[in-house]
Amino acid sequence: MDARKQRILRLLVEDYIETAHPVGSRAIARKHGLGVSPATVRNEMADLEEMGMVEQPHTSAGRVPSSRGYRYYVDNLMAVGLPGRVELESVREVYRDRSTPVRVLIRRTADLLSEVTQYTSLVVGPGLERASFRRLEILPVNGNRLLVVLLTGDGTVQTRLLDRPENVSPEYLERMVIVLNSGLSGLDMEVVAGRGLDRLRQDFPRGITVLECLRGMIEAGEAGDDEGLCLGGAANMLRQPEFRDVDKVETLFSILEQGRAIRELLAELSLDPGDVVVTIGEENRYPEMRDCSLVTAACYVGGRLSGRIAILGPRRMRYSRVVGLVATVRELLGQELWRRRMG
Amino acid sequence: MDARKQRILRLLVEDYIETAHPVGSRAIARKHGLGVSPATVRNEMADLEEMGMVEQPHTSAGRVPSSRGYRYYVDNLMAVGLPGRVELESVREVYRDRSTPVRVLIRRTADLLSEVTQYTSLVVGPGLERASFRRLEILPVNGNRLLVVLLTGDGTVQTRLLDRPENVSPEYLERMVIVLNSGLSGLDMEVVAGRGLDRLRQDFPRGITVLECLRGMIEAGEAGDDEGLCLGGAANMLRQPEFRDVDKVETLFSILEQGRAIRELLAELSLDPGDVVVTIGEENRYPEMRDCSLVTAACYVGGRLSGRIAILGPRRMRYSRVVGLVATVRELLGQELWRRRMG
DNA sequence: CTTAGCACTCTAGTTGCAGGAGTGCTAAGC
DNA sequence: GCTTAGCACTCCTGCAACTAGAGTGCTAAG
Repeated sequence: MDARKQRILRLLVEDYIETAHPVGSRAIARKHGLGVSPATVRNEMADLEEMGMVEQPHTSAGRVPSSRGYRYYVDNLMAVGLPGRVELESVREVYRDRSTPVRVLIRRTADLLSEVTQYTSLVVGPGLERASFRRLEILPVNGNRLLVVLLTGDGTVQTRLLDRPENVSPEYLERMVIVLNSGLSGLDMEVVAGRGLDRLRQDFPRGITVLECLRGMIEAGEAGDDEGLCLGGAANMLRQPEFRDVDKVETLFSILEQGRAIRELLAELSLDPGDVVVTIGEENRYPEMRDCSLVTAACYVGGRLSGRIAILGPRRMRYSRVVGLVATVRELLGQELWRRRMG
Repeated sequence: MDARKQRILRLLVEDYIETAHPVGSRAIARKHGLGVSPATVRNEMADLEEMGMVEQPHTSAGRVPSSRGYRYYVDNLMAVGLPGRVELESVREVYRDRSTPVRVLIRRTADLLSEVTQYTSLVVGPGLERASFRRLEILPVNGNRLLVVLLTGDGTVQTRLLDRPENVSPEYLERMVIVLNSGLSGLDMEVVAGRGLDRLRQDFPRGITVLECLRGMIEAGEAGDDEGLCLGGAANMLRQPEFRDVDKVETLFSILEQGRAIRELLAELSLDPGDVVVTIGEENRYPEMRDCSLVTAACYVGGRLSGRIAILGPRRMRYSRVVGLVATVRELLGQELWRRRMG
């Protein structure tokens, strides 16, 4: 692919992103001062079509980028656009208040992202699955019940109420908790739920209800149960011309509603700390997202994956801006989560 | 309104709910064995139109119920349809596992309602605003931080992490918590946040950070911050023929995305423990819901409002089934919440 | 290799027309 | 006085034909 083809492809993609109309040879030749005639551009576009970079909705329409064309654009032609001053300010604004709970932070991040991009945002906060175990506490409640409090290494808290088994004394549980905390502190949750609890179960057979409760909390945290997954600006999707079709929207929204599916989708992307991963059209895991692109980044805090942010938009997405924004917000959110952990 | 008009209105509403097509005089006269000719029905329908009960999309279309017609139908003509055995079974299934946290219970209720009705569901769990104060606990975390745990009368738990002010000793806090718990236990949260804390602040001036944190938790719980509001089956809306129009959907979804707005909407409805409230079309608070109806019920547990459930659908809603289902689920959810509270 | 010219193709929008559904009105019947 | 058959009228829907416009591919000349 020579330089002129690249330039034409880039202009074509950017024009189409802007206007949502198929781009004709004349538009490219004229508007951008390319210095060649439409006929030349036509020849080049025919080549690009043969390469699978662009397609024609029908003869006598202009060209539209194909998924492959977007891919090439994102990988080779695009300049990442960092957020402007105004945007940056409204991002900072969200993270100003340093006492908001993590859950709210995640919610605000989602709202922010969808507001700034006018696309749909997906944000997942620190879950239990990747966290380390810090401490367990048991509080008696209401006489015959227990409140089990689980503290993680990254500063989140999970609680669960439990009916106390009649035959276990508070002292017994207290001893168990001491042993548990000294033995498991710092381990990964997965390890705790597995080997860690197995050992304890033998030493404290009567504490099994509590231990099972702990395991249940860890597993529920992994499974997600929609907790900590925030979705913002789904209605923005409806403003995109490619989603004027209700049936398209319906299939897309059906999948968006399944928290589980979205979690899994995000889980397999962007494992690298520095990356911002772009998934275009058919590259996405679910066929329902055939017409969408996803820009994902993982948020690492102290070496541990503790959040993910993503933007979902039409394939005709402003990749440049979105990638820049996602990278920026990932940093800022990471800093905030770090603060929450360290105090 | 004589008996025959009532009958015709009822048939018309139910036919329209079924088919979504304007109902003509012939269809009514013939299909339901009314024993009169289409011409007679026409005369009656003209009267109903004059009364504002039905409208014509255009001359030579059949009639469609107006909001007023639906209102009359719901108030006077409709027989509440209790859920069938199959439905009842799938409702019970959701509440089978008695150890699921309240939050998950709410989520499942929302999913259930939207699944069974094929409309959109809105469910709010027990918030802090109407709860009573039970106990506060403070756990040291990580050396220099505190975990504040707030337990409510209805068995929910809220936690917040707090930087510990340097100059306050653990003993000081411990004393404060003891006084706090003995003095405030059982009071309404509102009272705690107001008078309750005011008094303590004087006795424990150095504990102000913790006290403010507690107030913050109560107020955040009131404001909601989207917590505990679950929305299910929004995509179902798109399957309704009246929402084939993307613009309509967009305005509706924009308001659905605003958790605050939805909370307020629900908050002003169904204050009576036994009621199921139906709000039709323009009766709704937000003009964005002009084309929708809402069926709401409040869930009272031990005399305290501790949840709300609602179904949002098109004005052309199966009121009979939905009202029956909402009433049933309200009861079952109430029982479950009661269990959570009592243990 | 580039470009002007031209015939060709396809869409979007408009108009006209026929078919169908349902009404309102009138006049006759019970 | 209520009911009903008959009929003219209205309005939507779908189909077909047509036009204007946009953009292409091809060819031949520069």
